[in-house]
Amino acid sequence: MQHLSEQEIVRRENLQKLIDAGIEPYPSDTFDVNATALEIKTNFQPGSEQYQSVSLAGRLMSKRIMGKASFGELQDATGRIQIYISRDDICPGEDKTLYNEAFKKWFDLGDFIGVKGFAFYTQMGECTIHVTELKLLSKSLRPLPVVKTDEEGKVYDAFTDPEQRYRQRYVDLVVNSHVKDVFIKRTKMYNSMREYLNAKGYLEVETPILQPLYGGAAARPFTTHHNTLDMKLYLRIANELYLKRLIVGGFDGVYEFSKDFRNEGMSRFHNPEFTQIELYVAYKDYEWMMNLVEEMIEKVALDLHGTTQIKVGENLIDFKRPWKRFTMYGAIKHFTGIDISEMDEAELRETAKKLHVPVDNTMGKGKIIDEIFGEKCEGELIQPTFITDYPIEMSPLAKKHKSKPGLVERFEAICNKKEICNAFSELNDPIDQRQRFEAQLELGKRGDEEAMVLDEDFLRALEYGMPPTAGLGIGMDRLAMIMTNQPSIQDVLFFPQMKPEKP
RNA sequence: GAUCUGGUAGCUCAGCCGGUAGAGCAAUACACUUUUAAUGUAUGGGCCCUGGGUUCGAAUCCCAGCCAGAUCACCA
Repeated sequence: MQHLSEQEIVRRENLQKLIDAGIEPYPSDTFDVNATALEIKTNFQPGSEQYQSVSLAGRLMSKRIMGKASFGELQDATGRIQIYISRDDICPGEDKTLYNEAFKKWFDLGDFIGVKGFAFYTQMGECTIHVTELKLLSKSLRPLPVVKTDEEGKVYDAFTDPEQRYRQRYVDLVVNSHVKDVFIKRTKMYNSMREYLNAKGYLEVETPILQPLYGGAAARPFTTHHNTLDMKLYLRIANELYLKRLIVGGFDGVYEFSKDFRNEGMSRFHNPEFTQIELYVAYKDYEWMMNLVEEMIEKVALDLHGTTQIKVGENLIDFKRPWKRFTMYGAIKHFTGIDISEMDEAELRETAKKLHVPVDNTMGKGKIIDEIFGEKCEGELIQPTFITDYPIEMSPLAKKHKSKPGLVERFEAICNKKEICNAFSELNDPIDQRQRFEAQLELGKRGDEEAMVLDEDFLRALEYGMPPTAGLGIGMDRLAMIMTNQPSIQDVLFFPQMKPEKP
C-alpha cells in the first residue's frame, strides 16, 4: 500500500463522496468542445453575440468561493480563462448538491471539468465564462503545485526543482506554461525544416536504428542483443552510411530526423539519446550545402520568431544571411594572430604550448589544430559562423580538398560557442575510403574507443559508384536550445535521461 | 569520472549557534452573489534523502552512500 499524504486522502474521500452522490468521477462520454480559452480571450468583444454559447474543457486550476457564487480558472491546452459559477445557475431546481457539495467541497484543483456557458467581462474587466452547466470529466487524486501569478506577472511558488520537473514532466507542463511553449517551438522547428526540404523535392526516409555495425561518427555505441538471430546489435550513433547507400541507389536527395545514441558522458549539452537531421544531396558539394544551411536556418528563425534575431542568454543572435565564413586556419589567425597554415607537426606543438593549449604526444597534426581551434576560437563565436576546410585526420568520411593538400572539404557552423552543424563533400572514392577506414582501425588498435569500424557493405556500395554528394548533419537538440533560449538540453527534451528515483 | 552546491509539509523556502519542527501558498471548517496572488477567523498536516558515528540529546556536527544541479573533462 502506498503512503498517502493528508491531501491525497482528502481527494480519495472526495472521490467516494462524488460516487455516493451519483456523480461519475471518470465518465466515458465525450464532451464536445467548441472554443478554447485563448481564442475567447483574444476575440471576445463586450456585447458581442459571439461566444454566447461556448463549451470548454480543461483542468480546474483555482477556486475562489464567495458564498453562493464562485470564481475559478479553467486551463485548457491553450491557457487559462476565468469561470464564474453562480449556485442558482448551475442548480436551477431545489437540489443544490452540485454547487454546495460537489463544486465547493469535492472538486479539487487539477480536476478535469467541462463547462457550458457564455462569455462576459466582469466589473474588473476580466474576460470570464459565466457557467450554466458544469460537469466533472476526470478526478485528480494528487495535488498539483499551485503556482500563482499577480497583476505584474510576478510568479509565486513556481515549480522549479529541476529534478522534479524532469522526472514528472507532465506536472511541469501543467503548471509551467512557458515549458509547453518550448516544446511547441521545437515541433515547429521540425515542421519548418521538413517544409523547406520537401519543397526542394528531397525524400524523408527511415533507416535502421538497430545496426550490426555502427558507423558515421566517432563515438562509443550502446550494444544490445537479438535473441532469435543470436547476434550483437548496436544502437546507431549516426545514420550517415545508410543514407549514402540510398544515394548510391539512385535517390537525388534524402534526409532523416534520426534519433542517435552515444554511450558517453552526460552534461547540459549531452543526452545519451539525441536527434540529428542528416541530409544528403547528389551532384552537390559543401559550398552549395553552406548556402542551403544558411537559407534553411534563417527560415526556421523566421517561422518561429518572425525575425532573424533571437535572444539567447545575454546575446542577440542574428541568423540573417549571409553568415560569416572563416577557414579553420583563417579563424586561428584571426583570433590568435598566428598563421599556422605552413607549420609542420613540431611547430604546431610548439605553437600550442605557447598559446597554453594542452597537447600530448599522442596527438597528430590534425588533432593539435583542432585543439587550438577549440580553445582559442570556438568560444569567441556567438553569431552563426561557418568554419571551413578541416584537417583530413579528423574527417575520415569527407572528400579531400580540391586544392588544399592535407585538408578536406568540410564545414561546421558555430553559433553561441557551440557547433550546430557539420557537413562535407562526401568521400565517394571507394579506394580512398577503404584506406581511411584502415587508418581508423589502426587508431582503434591503439586504444581509441571512438575510432570507426570498417564497414565492408558500405565500401561495396561505394564501389558500385556514388555520385558526388554533399552531406549535412544538424544537432536538433542544440538548435532547439538556441531557438528557444534554453540553457540545458534537458529543457528541450520531454524526458531527459535520469537515474531511477529509488535505488 | 573530478570539484562545488543542494535534498525539511502537496509546492516554494526558513531553521544549521545541537535542546518540543516553522512560514506563505495548498488542504480542512465557517462566513461571503463580479472576485484578482480574493478576504477574514479557526484547524490539521512531517521517516527533516538513507545508513552509521559523536553526544544526556542531532534536521543541525562528523563519516559513508543515494539522487539532483552547476563547473570541468570526453563528446553533438
